[in-house]
Amino acid sequence: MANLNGIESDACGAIFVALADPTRRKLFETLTRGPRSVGDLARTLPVSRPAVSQHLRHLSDAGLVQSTRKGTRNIYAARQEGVEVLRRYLESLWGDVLTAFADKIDQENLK
Amino acid sequence: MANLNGIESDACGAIFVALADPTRRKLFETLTRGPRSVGDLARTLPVSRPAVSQHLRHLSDAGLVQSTRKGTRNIYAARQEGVEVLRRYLESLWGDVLTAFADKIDQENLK
DNA sequence: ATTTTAGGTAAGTACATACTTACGGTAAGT
DNA sequence: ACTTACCGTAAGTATGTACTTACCTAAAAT
Repeated sequence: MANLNGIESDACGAIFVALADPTRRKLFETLTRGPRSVGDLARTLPVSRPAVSQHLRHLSDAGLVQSTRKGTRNIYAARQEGVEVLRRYLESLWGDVLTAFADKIDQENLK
Repeated sequence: MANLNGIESDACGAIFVALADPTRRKLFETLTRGPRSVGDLARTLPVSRPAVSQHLRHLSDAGLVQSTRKGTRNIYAARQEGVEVLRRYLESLWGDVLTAFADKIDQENLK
């Protein structure tokens, strides 16, 4: 108990998948420092622009970024909510790890 | 600035990859609630025991779990440090997102 | 109006990976 | 000693995925 897994686990599954790829993680880290256009992002990476578009789509589906058209350019920005979802999930795990660790200590002391 | 990325990013890359797989995430969530043997873990999942062994190896390589032999059984347990590494990484990102958001607000106000 | 600029999508390919069964190896039970 | 329980590894396979080039649309510039 003291854990509501299964609810957010699926929600942040897409987030873990998104951040598992090094290129996408680099993209997201760049976007956390401020909004950028697709072309700007592509120039900072050793992959083609279409590849960046595909990665950004994954990040967008995971709820980590959002985009707004500005003329011919598409400006992407990091969403705060995405990181918070992951943080909440980690905190629930962290609590469980601590209680499990306490139980382990107790178990050791009984021996 | 106010960010030391690139150092922990690679370190938690393996963690993201490990938790990106739903089976491994389920395994880790189970282990956060207490230590289990490989066989016990396998019985709670719709995959074979060797598959569980391979997943546990990935989790172990990522620093998320550790194992200790107990007779013929291998007991796996979640490591606290693994979750903390990820939490620190997220906090650094979270800080950047907030400052970036503040900059965006300022930028909007100037228009 | 035509030409750039910016970017998403389609199709194809090479590689990664999650699974299976088969096997080997160690410790406990009889 | 021999069987049984428990588990890791090897080999093979099938699907997933990250990349490329080619193509198409939409808005700005000339």
